Amino acid sequence: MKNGEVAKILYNIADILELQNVQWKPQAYRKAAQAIESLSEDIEDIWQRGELEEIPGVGEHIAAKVEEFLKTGKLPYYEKLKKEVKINLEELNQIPSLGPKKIKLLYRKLNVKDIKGLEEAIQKHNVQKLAGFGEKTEKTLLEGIQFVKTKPQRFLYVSALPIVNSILKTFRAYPFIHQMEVAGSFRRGKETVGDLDFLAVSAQPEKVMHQFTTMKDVKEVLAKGTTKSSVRLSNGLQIDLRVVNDKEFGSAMNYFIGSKEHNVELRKLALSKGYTLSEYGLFTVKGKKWITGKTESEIYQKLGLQFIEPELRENHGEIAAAQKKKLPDLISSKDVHGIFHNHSTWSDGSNSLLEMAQKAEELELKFISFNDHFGPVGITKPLTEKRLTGYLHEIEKVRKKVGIRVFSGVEIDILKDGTLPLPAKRLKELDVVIASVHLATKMSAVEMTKRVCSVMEKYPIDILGHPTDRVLNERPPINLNLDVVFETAKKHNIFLEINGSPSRMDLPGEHVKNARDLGCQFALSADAHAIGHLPYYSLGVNMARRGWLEKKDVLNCWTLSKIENALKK
DNA sequence: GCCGTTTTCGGCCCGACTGTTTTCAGTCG
Repeated sequence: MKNGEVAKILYNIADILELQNVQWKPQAYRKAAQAIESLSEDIEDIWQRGELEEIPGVGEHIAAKVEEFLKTGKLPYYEKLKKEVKINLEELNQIPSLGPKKIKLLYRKLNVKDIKGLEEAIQKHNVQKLAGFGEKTEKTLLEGIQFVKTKPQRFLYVSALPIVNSILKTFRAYPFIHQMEVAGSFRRGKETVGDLDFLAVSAQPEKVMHQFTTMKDVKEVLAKGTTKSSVRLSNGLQIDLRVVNDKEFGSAMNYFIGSKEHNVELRKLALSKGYTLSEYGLFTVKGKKWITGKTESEIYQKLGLQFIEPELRENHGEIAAAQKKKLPDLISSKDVHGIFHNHSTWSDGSNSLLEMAQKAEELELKFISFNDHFGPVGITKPLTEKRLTGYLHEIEKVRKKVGIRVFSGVEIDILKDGTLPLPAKRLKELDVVIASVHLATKMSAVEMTKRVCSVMEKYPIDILGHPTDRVLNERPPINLNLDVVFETAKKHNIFLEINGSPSRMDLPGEHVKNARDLGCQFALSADAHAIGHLPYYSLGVNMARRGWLEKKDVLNCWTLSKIENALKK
């Protein structure tokens, strides 16, 4: 799977061309890179079929370059460009406030090629002598270097959540604020956020800006204007706030929620209909007459579109679907009747089976499924064939003590050789079998795909657990040909897990959508190891929504009898 | 370099903030 590699090269080409003041090409390369990055299919397969130019944004010339790279593993055009610039662009581009124009000037005048060179030039105070630069720019760049060196990783959705709630609560209580909302990638339900974006309606913007930039956890004020400010909290999280008037709130929300790619498409669509769209509203191109902007719904309606939920706004076909009134009726947390994949003290959980089941009942769920570890996973006390009887006996006792359905099951290791450590016959005694990869994760895509698919073909399993095995900010996904895995899962009626554990969030939304397009079905889980983890299934709902899922696609939303039927081996 | 209910040529989203400027370029989202 070379999609990522190809996309990265195209992005780098775009950056170099931008540095060379080439017009328009950079955005063409970027658009193609973006499209290739979000493909569900292996680009090599598309190339084999001769369909590279079918990818939106990929035309004759980029297709030829992609083909050359796939065929030979090299791209002389890219090598030539790299030689021309002699600059470590990837490194310098990370520094905030440093773009192509400044990088070019720094190279021309001071021979700065990388962060080290920039640091030296700053220490000699040569940077502030350049035209267009000054003392402050030099200081900002030095701080930027420090920031890159100690760069915090992306923030998990759950760690941003309490900050969002606290800010909303505080600001909504101020009498001079009429409305306050969170936008950005957080609003789109992404698994991680780079920063947080807020939007407020107020007749006294200066007061809002003052309160915002002096919040108690602010470590640094990055920008402060009359209507827009940015701060960084002591934990490194950047927060932006913009104040708008009531009439602009919808258009401003739309702009701030993004994604940028969605906004660009929406603005193009507006232009094609004789309107221009900005954060201030929808206007006619001729005469700049205000049409609407108070609510997002009005804007979408005026553009001839169904309302598009924030989670769908990734420019992955939602605008075309909204034009045809074919958007999905997305699931929500209240549609979820129960949770799969929960651990207890029988393996590495910290609460008993009974405590977990009682908590689920308290959360007004209708079922819980226990799936303690079975197999050589790296924990001290996994289930074994010997202990399985006692475990099932204990589950039977719990069933008599709670008023919800309790499913028995295991999370069993997919072994290196594509088998499971328990024969199919014994698996059939369990209600829910989840098979997951935990060990021997460094394999080629071919081997790993074979390993996972072989288990799906040979054993009576119900759910494929955390399919990519990624851990956010810690571990990349395993090598896997996902399309093949999805096809196999579909063929054998195996549900794909959407694991809501905050640092897993696996499958991610974009893959969920690809699998859904292939006809797969899904099971939401919390991967709870304690009673406090049970609510994590709602994070899985975010991913399900980002993957365009409806109730019919998600096992947890079905009636109990339908679920039991689907789990029969 | 890509693309087409204006177009096979001539467009390509839009505006705020900062720092350096005496009116604007660069960067960012």
